Amino acid sequence: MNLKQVIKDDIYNILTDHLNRDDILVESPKDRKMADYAVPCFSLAKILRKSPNDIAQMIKDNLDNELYENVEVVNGYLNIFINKKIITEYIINKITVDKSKYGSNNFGNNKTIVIDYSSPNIAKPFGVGHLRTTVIGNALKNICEKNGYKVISINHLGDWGTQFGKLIYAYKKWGNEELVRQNPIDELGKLYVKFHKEIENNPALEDEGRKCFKNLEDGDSESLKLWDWFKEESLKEFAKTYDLLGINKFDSYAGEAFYNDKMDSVIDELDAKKLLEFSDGAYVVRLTDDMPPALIKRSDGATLYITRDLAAAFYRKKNYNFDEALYVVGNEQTLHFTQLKLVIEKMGYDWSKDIKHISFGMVLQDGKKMSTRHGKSIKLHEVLDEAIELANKYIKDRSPELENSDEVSRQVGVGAVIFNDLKNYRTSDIEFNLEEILKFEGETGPYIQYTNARINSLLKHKQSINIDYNKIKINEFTWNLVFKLYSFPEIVMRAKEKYDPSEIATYIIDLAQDFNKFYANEKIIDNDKEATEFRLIISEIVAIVLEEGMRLLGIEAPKKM
RNA sequence: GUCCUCGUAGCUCAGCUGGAUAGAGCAAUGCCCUUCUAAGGCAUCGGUCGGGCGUUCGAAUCGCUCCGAGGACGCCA
Repeated sequence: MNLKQVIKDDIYNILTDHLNRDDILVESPKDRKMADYAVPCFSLAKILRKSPNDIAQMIKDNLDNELYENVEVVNGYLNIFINKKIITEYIINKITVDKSKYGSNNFGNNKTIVIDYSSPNIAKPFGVGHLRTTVIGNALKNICEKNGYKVISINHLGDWGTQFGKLIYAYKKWGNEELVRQNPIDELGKLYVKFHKEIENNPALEDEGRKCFKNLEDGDSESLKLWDWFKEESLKEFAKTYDLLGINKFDSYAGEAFYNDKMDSVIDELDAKKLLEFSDGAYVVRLTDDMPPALIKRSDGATLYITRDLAAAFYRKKNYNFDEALYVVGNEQTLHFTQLKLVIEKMGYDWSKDIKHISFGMVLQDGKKMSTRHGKSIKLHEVLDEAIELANKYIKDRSPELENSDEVSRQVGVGAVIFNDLKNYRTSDIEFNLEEILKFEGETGPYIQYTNARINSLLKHKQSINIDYNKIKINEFTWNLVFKLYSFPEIVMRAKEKYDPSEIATYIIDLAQDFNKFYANEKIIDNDKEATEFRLIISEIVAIVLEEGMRLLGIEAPKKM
């Protein structure tokens, strides 16, 4: 049931003359006290050559549908109040039957979407900068599945490239095997930073790094051995972080190195299609006039980022036959993905349009980009540890009798960090603010979890009593909840269309706020058994949607906290 | 310099395809646990929606322009 559509159809049937269905706007007013739905009649006034008020009045006089409880004409608007009883009964039945499936749709028709996200760099600490791609990608995976798509999650590990030349060089020159064995990621991170510090005095090092990478790419066994070792240690470390975050296993961990033997065919094809051009010793593909060319091969013959991404795109198209390929990567790489699409388009493949760069703003520190090169990035596990510790403090303080307090602390602390990152998904940058992340009040993950836990403790009182809806009074607080729950499926669709988890995040915050108002203003459990049962059912379906919303975002929902 | 993104309350941000007095959270101040989890609720304070011009019955939203912030711009990823 789509109420907006029903309203549109009803009005269309009244105003058949000279009108397109799309001329009729049905919107949600800002203030729900004005109406549940509002139809502005200003644009209709022009078409029908009557005043907006007259049109609204005319519609009102002819509307006849039990779904409308009341219709008002105000300032050129037609304000419609929906029949509370019908919708309440409908939504209760719907959600109690569908449970967590509520809001799912089959829009995707089982088509395949591959999502490339997280993709941390080997031998570098998992920094807070990588949190965004990880949690946004994870949420998008869930959201796409909820919309009926088949999703392939790919962790495109940053395990190849000049950075490894630099690292191998630095390790050979300053590295200490014992230290690296004890504390691999930190030590390697230090070496990487040291390398970039030394470059300032000795720019020739840049070339040494490149040389080492070329060596690696040519199969030098000592370099490969080091690379293997670095990679193995890194993966162990990453696994810990993913576990902590509660991120499921990826369908593929094919990183950049995986495409080593798959680049030649792409380069050959570019050549055969006369797209490859020799320029300053390097091979490039010229794109548009106002864009730098795509560098396919360096003058020393080594490959580049886009070469590997091209090979990856072809591999994925061939193996997964995707309908869409999403890349959840920061917006500073916009040019790279524009080039990637253009090269594929120039090669004559129309599926280049299915490649979508899902960009997001950077995490800034003091208004500037964080840089692993200068050792400025903040480690993710440190932030998570602090959040978990704080959650633990809350629990010790307020629910000292809680049994699995360690597990709940983890869920709440991590939930706070994830929600903080997802609530404001915009392409603009965000300033890293630990204080903000460690706030568990207001529009936060713990607020939603707390609301949910509260409902779960209420539900102990639930019995199985049949409700006669004719006897139930539906007040403002209840109706707000029901109407909000009604809109969840629409939100799920919009989150997919916009590739935007924050649609879900802001929705469940609103829902939790509405519930807390309901909770504060009504005694849920009282002597009237039937009314009590009704309020408990409302609470229960709110919890179902809250939990499902949290699941979509990758946030766990403890039953007690 | 060229291109991209952005500029809404002291801070962090919502604001759907232009629509009715611009909304939350945090911070500040004052209330509410002899009622179900106070990680909660209520109230007050707080805005010339960066400036200007234009399109429109109507602009935070669209267009132009200026100012400001950040990013990208051939051998990093």
